[in-house]
Amino acid sequence: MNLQQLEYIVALDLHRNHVKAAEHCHVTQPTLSMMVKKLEDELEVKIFDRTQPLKPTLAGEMVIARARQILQEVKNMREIVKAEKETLDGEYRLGVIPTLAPYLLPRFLNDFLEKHPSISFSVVELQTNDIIKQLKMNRLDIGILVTPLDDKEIREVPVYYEPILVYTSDNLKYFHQEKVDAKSLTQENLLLLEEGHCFRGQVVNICSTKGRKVHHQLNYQSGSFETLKGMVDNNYGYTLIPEMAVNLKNKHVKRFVSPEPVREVSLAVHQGFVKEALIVKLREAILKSIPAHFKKNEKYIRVKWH
Amino acid sequence: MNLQQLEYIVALDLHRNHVKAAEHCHVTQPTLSMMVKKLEDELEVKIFDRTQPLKPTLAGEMVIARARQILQEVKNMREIVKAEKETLDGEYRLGVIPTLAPYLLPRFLNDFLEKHPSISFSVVELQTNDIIKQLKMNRLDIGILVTPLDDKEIREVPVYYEPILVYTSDNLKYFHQEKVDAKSLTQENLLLLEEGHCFRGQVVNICSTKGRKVHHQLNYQSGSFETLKGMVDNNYGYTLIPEMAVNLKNKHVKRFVSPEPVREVSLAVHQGFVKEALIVKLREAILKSIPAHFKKNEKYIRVKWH
DNA sequence: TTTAATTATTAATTTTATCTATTGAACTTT
DNA sequence: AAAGTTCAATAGATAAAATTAATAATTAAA
Repeated sequence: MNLQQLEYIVALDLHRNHVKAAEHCHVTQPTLSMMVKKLEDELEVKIFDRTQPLKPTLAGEMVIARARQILQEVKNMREIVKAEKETLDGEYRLGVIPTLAPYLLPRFLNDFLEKHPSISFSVVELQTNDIIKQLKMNRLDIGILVTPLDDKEIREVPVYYEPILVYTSDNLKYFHQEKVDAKSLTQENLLLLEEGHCFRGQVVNICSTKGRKVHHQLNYQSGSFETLKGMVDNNYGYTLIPEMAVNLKNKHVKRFVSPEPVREVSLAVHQGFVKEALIVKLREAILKSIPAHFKKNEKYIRVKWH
Repeated sequence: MNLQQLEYIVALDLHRNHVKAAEHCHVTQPTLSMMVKKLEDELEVKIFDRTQPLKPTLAGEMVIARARQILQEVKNMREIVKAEKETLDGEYRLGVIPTLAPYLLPRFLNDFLEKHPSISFSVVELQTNDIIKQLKMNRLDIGILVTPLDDKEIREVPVYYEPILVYTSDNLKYFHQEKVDAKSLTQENLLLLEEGHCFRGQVVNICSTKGRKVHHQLNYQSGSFETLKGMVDNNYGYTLIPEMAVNLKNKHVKRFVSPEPVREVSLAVHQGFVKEALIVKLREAILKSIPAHFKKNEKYIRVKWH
């Protein structure tokens, strides 16, 4: 038995004529005739009485009724899958890393929720590894974080590329350069975020003065860019900072020489996440809210963080 | 999508292992893997998360649940058909021709109904053509009559072959013969059932003295063998009569010389009739109730009646 | 790092559905 | 009755598909 045979008998019951039923199913009359007969052979029951006018047998009536129901359920299955992918309605749990949340969320979240009143978000600020864990445990639906993650269970949807800048005190050489060369960076005087932030990993990757261990006069690690900026503003050291976290008119801010290091900001979902439309809409909303030059660009170098 | 793919994902959900699921479905592992993937491609949704341990995705859970239901309904369909064929329970409308009813029914009907308390019959005595009509209109379920009918809508299930005998008055030559030769029969002195009985047709076929029209001194047509026998017993003419309608010890009864003419007694149902078991059981009950020599025999000649 | 277990890939094979063309059977119309 | 018409069945050829065996690539476990 197969689903086509069921379609054939339903069509044949509808049209009571092999030729018309075959047309209905977009096959030729012999195909339909043979498949109907094959089903009858398998069930060992005549479904149709071939004398004119053609009509189902008593047993056939029952078989056809079941066939209708089965086909309906197949249809339902397809529609459920489709709806699950297309519909946006629902409550979603969003995890955002701390180095993105305060700068990115205000840019698009209100607009987005106003535009889609049937959607609601509950947002939590978590570090990357925690977001990944929670996504896998299905305690989060979507993450906004920095990729690549290299985790097969997690699907990454890149959204934008945010340049990483130097934020330097005015008593360092960088302050007097128009653009900074990554190779010239030293670990000396470098202020870092505390352990756990992926951005810290990126900074370390950019400033890797391989092997050469440096003793710092001050080892200060902060949980936020704002603290680090305050340190720098008060005449100590430099730090790296993503573009959205600073005011570009600030004289302490220096761009890197091309190719600029960037962080790839992505949406992350579990592989089983099916609401494709939500991902697409969310991505569009974010893209519309950020500076135009954040889009993918071959002059950028994506910096890994692990 | 096809039913096997649904079976594959249900088995895979059950075993959470491609190899075991494949064994369960009696196919090889690559077959199952590929078919599952094919279904995923068609639905455009990942059904399983292949990281270990293997488990369904959220959307997959829904798809699998539907698949289970669909397969269950397919099973139901098969079982309904089977039950419809196998189950005997029910009320059946039986049509029996008048030349069989009084001799055959008493032989098996009571026993049969006692043996199958869940079956009930309502019996009506009708001539062949009426039984056929009623079967076609679904106003009768089963007929017991003489075949062949040559009607495609009606399915004939031959049961037994009943010899046709001569019943002669003692003033005719036949009375003095041990066995009668059909070729020696004349239409003269022949007593017939009235028009409409199929047995009349058989008698005419046996006694066809082609073309030679005979004027009868008496043209007497009766509705029952009992009346005809009474006529013969009172010294007038002869008639033909089925074996079950006479006492073989009666000296007026003569067998034909071999090959004996017989009437084929059959069950008749509409082609759509599905209760196969009922037909089988009914046939067995009848066969057990009749003389052993009524079974099919190459020494018999089946006499048509139309 | 090996080993074992699990899933994916490939190429060949078999099975199946499907098509075209034709035949056969049952009605209609002439 | 003969010819035409409609309808379903049959046969042979073709294309599509599922399936397999063999093997590779992963992943987990020891």
